[in-house]
Amino acid sequence: MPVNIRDVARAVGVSPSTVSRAFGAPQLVSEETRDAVHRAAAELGYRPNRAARSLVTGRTGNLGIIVPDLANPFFPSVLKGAQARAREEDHAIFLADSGEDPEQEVELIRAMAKQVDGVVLCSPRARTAHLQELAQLTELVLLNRRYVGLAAVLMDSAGGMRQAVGHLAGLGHQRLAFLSGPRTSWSNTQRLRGLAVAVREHGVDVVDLGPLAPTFEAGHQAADLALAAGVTGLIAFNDLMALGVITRLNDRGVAVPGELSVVSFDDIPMASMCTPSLTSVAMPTEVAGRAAVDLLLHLLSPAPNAADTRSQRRLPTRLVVRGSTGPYPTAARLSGGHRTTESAPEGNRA
Amino acid sequence: MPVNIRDVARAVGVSPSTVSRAFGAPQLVSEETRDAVHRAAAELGYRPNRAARSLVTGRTGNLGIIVPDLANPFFPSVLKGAQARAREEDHAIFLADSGEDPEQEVELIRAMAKQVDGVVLCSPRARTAHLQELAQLTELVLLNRRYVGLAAVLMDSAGGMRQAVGHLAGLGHQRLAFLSGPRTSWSNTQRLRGLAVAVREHGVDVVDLGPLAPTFEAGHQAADLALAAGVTGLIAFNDLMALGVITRLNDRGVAVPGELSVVSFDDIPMASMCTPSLTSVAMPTEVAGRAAVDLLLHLLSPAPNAADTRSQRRLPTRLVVRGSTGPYPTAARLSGGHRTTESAPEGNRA
DNA sequence: ATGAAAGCGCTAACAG
DNA sequence: CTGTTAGCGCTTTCAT
Repeated sequence: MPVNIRDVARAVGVSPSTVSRAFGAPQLVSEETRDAVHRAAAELGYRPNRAARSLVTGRTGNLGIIVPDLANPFFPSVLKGAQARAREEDHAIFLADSGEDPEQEVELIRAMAKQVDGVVLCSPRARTAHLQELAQLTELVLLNRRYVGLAAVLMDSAGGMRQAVGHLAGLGHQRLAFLSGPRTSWSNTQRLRGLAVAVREHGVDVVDLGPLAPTFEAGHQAADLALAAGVTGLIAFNDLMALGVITRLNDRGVAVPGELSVVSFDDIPMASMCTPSLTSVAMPTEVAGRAAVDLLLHLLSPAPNAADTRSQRRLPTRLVVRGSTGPYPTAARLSGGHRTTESAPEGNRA
Repeated sequence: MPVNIRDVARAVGVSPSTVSRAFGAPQLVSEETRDAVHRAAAELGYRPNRAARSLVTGRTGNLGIIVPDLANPFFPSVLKGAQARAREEDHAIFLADSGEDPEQEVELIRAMAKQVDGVVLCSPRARTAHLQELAQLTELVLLNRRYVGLAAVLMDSAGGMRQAVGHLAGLGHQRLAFLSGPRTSWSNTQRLRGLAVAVREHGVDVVDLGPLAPTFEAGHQAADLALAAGVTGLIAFNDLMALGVITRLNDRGVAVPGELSVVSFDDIPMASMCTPSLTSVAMPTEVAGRAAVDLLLHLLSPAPNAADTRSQRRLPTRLVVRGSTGPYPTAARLSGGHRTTESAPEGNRA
């Protein structure tokens, strides 16, 4: 049942080389033999064995992608883009979940290095020394982290942060809280960087309530801190945290938006479904996935036009404002921590 | 830099065969040479080339997994489980997204067949004839679909449906709506089957408002249909639809639960974050992923204890009831379609 | 316990 | 344009 190149060669009455060429370099074969080969191959259900091919060509046609946690909706989205782009170029994807463990990241890449042409490493938690080592093993593209000399696809968190602060400031908020994420996260650092700039630009006050885990639960707890801090605007590290915050605020009867305006990062689809009025800084996750694979493929190819092969790509983010943005900041009276006049989700009709 | 088996052999002063055995069949090598080999291998950073190995052994150590759509939160969760189990057994995962396209499912499996030992096909959309053909190409395990003669991991949707109906009936609801999913979905068929049984068991009325796409938008639209149908309880094909329904109902000022009770399927984490009171039938997605890989590995192994190798595994579902289940059915007054006395998320004070 | 030889399926010179 | 030869890195008889 397993049909190989010789079976096809025999069927057509040519040598294996010819069959090989008919697939890999059609222009080197006369049209009629080529057709005959293809026909016979289709007949027999023959497909070149890529593992065998890789043995001699040194190229596998596979790409690896490593994510810290598939349960974080951010990554499946990146994955979707990466996978799509890879398929367009007829490459397969090796997937691994590092479970947020830096050691695993290293081990996983070591393990798959021989089976892939390159790896996209998403939001790496590994230490820089390791990153460098890994880059020796295989072509490497970082997603969501920058490191000198390594190719990377970045999203403009800092810019997004400035938009977020600008938006809140424009609404009249003077006192904001930021719920920062994991300290080891590069993108968190970027958000903080943007925050520092924005604070100067807009002359607002900001208190950092983090670092916190990028989870619903952490947001839930942080809501109380924010209330106690007496802020009127809040920016969360990601949607999950924002959802936690909003849920908690609802429970405490605090109107959102109204008494407190919340802006988050990522803008994963489910988040806006849950909270249709959620304003957030959209991260182009799927595009980033595509871009990362694209970059990887560029690095692997002979690179004809070497000029445009910049090995770093920075993607823009954009603020998505949904629903009503709430009345205006009503500061002070908050810290009591009880509900006020509910500003119901929508107006009424009929 | 690429170090192969001969480099190690040379370094230790033995033949390649010995090195090979030191890794693949340690008991055939004297303890001292084995250690020497391992030490040298570690030193040089040698790792057996699995592609080369597969060429001669016929086993790749890779598994494939195909999902219809990574953007559907159901699948990353399955993936997470599958990936984890595969790694435990030192296998790598090939991932592909078929984009809900049956043709792609077939093509993707054909393409990866040679590079994997087996494939987990999630919620296949392909026609049965194709499934059979695919099973010839590689060891195949179906997830969320049953087909004679093929190994499968199933989740008890029918049982879940009976629990859901039982729950609503217990609350006093007599008239229910089901928002059914894609007609080609096996699990939707199962839900319908369970529904038929439950209707008899509990003597309730049910109207099927589907088939609908398993999306937020479809649920959003279906909410109006449900209201028009004058039901007091509603069961959605999945969480996404339920969220759509609830959002729409909120917009129309219909209290949930209260005027309308909603139960959904899947119970993906984000859904309950969004709507903390959501009651739903939890699908053991991650467990299913593990189980599928497990089954695959069983089928591939020499199978010492052939007795327990049942090639079909059916996983239980369970109803997760959250928050208050609402007062009691208040039927009739609904169909007007405007808001009623708002039962705001919470009471008020101050 | 170890080595020599053959070959997995394929491609890449090198002839012709 | 096509066939012949060699060998990618590894495992596996078959000897020893």
